[in-house]
Amino acid sequence: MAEPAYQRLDVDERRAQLLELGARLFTEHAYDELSMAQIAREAGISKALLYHYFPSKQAFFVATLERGATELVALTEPAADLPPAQALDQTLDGFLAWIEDHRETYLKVMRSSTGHAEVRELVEGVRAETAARLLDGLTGGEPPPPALRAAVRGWLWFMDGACQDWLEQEDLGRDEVRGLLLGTLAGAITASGHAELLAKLAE
Amino acid sequence: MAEPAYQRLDVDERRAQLLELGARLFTEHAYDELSMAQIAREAGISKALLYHYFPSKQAFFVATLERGATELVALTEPAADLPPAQALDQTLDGFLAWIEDHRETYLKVMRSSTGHAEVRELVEGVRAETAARLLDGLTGGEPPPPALRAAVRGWLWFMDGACQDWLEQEDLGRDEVRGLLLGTLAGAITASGHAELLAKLAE
DNA sequence: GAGTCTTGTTGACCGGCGGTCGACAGCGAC
DNA sequence: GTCGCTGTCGACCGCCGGTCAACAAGACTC
Repeated sequence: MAEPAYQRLDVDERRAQLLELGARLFTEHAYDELSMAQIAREAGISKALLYHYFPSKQAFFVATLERGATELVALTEPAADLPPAQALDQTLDGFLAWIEDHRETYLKVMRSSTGHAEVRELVEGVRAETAARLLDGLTGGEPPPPALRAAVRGWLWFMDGACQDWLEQEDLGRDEVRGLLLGTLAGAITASGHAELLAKLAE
Repeated sequence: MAEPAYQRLDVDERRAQLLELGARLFTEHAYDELSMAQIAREAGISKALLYHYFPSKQAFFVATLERGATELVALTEPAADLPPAQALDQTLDGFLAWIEDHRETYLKVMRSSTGHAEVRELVEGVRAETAARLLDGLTGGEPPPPALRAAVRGWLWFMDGACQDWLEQEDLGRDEVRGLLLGTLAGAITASGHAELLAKLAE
């Protein structure tokens, strides 16, 4: 006989398994389409165990995204003290590369039919951090003028819009997208009335 | 005695009352924070009656947004056969005016659009229609080159990002935002490698 | 005013959801 | 072998979105 009724796993192993499964399921189905019971069944465990590892469905969902988010933030974090132009280059390269490697995840997050505040805050958080970095590089730490701030924030939205088009239509090269993004940033800064700052991005 | 157990209302009246209440509640609380039972209680009716008027919670939610959406689409629809430059002017003016008048609704939609497929489709629908109109004006009906299409689609995102910044920070004038939007569109078109089309927007 | 018809309205009900809890069982220590 | 730690489970809870047959408000007849 023997045949244990269930397989006992190490905490970290189990956690990792659940996160991986969750990441897969949540890119295949919308948040509301998945119940915790389904997820547990899929993982071959009981619902209670799933709740033993994650305090709520939301928390579980966010946790499945967090690895990607921290990875993305790390990838777009430029080496310290680089001049603004190179820092921007690095950030953009990191961003586009990550997106190309995680097409489905990126699109899913952008469209997330799951929507709860947490995801929005995650996305907005990344945008806010990137904007702060960019503005810092442009103004040298001074608080930015309103129009410039709006231009940069808008540009970060532009980035997501253009990237979605890129991934969905598949008729543009990464370099073209890069050029479009950089050129539009220059255009937005100019339109905000601070063309003099462009010199910093051309260094 | 007498005192009827409930007040009987005309269908249209009841429907209008529910839509108005829903619009108010949904701008005050998040979708998931409201249950249909709560909404019904608030309206002084039974949950079943709410379901008699709207087939589902999602449908009710979308219906509360739809009046605003159709209003917005109508407001941004330029008079037929206007030259591209003036059509764009009209669209932009209509858009910014509506946003200023419906601050809370706009922010609510932008923030929940990540959340529910229906809302996202509503927003994406408006964007797609606007993009098509804009591209039509630029290319004269020809299918747009990929880079230009991506630039326009990205710009529509830029618009929403910049508008959110505008509404949240309240330190910019509407004309400044208008200038930022127009200038950035020019920058994006230039960056897409189709600067020659700018002439059409300067007429 | 009694009867009747239409239809706006309701209370009771359902399956399933997210979430909880006490008890069970796999396994290393001794 | 048995004991203790803890990973694991089945059973349960309150509430949610959604359904349904039946009731009653009020206009219309005679």
